[in-house]
Amino acid sequence: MTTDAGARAPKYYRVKEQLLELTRTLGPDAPIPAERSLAVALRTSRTTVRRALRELAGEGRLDRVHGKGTFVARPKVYGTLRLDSCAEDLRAQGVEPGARTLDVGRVAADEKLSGLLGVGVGEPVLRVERLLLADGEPLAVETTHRNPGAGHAAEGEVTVETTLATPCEATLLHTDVGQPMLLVTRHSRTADGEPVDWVRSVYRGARYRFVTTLLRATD
Amino acid sequence: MTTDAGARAPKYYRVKEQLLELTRTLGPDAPIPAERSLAVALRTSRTTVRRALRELAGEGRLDRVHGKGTFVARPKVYGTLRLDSCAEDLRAQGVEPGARTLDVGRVAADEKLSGLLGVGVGEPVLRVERLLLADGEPLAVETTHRNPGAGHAAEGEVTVETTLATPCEATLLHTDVGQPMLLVTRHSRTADGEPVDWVRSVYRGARYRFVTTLLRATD
DNA sequence: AAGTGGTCTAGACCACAAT
DNA sequence: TTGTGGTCTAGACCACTTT
Repeated sequence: MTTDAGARAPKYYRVKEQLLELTRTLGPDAPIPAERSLAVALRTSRTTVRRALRELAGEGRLDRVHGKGTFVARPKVYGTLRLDSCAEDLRAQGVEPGARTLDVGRVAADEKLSGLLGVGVGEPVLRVERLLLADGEPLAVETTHRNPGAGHAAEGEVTVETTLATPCEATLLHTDVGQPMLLVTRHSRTADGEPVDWVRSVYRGARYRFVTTLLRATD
Repeated sequence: MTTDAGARAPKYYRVKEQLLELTRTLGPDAPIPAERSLAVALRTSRTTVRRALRELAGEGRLDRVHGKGTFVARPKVYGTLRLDSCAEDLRAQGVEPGARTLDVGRVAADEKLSGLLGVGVGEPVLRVERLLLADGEPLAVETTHRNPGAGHAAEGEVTVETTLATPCEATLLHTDVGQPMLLVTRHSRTADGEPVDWVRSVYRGARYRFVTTLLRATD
């Protein structure tokens, strides 16, 4: 199912496969020809070339830099799903983790936060917004809302789904609007079941994958 | 970070927000106006409308049906990350699970499968390809390669990342080429560490989210 | 100034579904 | 046949980077 066997592929998809083959012959960070050159060379329109390039960037095979060019991307990094940070995971891959705090403050809980954190509507909630980095490159935007009176987190429910980059996220993450992202939300509680925090993280899908180990529940 | 505050939004993105607002006023399965009508009404080109519609479909807000029209989508379903099936999860959401076997057979292990399953190159490996359904709608394509001599799986390493639908996957899953998908791979072992199977599943990102519960490892 | 990627347009033509 | 979404084109113009 990884190939297009059995389905008629649109022209842009064949272009995409040709370009993917090109990236395999080149190393990471190698530049590939300009869009207008590719359109001529592949006897197609720039629009068609661009659709192929955009998808390859969305899959983490190419990096596109406005004004500079398009380059072969480095492989994805991964992180283990857990409650604490994933910094050690990155180091184990030879990638230097980092973080930049974008905003810290208190906000009044709206109805949604009130329900998630177990505080009254209008009560103050701690809000922290951070940019997570891998080798200095933006990896994710993480927004935490924390109940200021809660204890330490002992367990958490995590959801993972796809989303598309908003203009704001695209700017922060150095990617394009509409590129696929991994949206991870985590709702943590103390051992007593008291809500601690609610974290919403948007990871660049082209750069990140999650890993977790499962045990069979029933045997 | 869910809004476009702070970043200049392209025109198609404002169109997208207007259409999203429209879906909120309508119920699931309600039809929305045709692309050409929207282009006139919103004083833009059909291309711009289509980019907005495509992203909304990728986010699971709209369903587009070739020749029929565009409709408000139903909410995503979710599944728990675990080694056995997710059928009970779906039933708990009032969704009827199903599966259709696409292909069953034996293939000779290539180098990759040999390494993953611990069998010699050229040795036979069981291959099963299935289409997972939710309320009769395609939800995922699942390909399993199994070591025929292995015992029961006791643990598994799971990775979750984004990918884009290939023409073949798009056909099977009733979606469009290039739409964002959740790629889940699972490598299972017995309690003794013997490889059992390797499963590659492509879930429609617009229809599915994963849920898992974590415990803090160190306290 | 020149070259790159990013957005947007207006239109042609195709494929599919309903009438 | 008509209306829908799907693909593709050729070109204009903008934004960013480098020279």
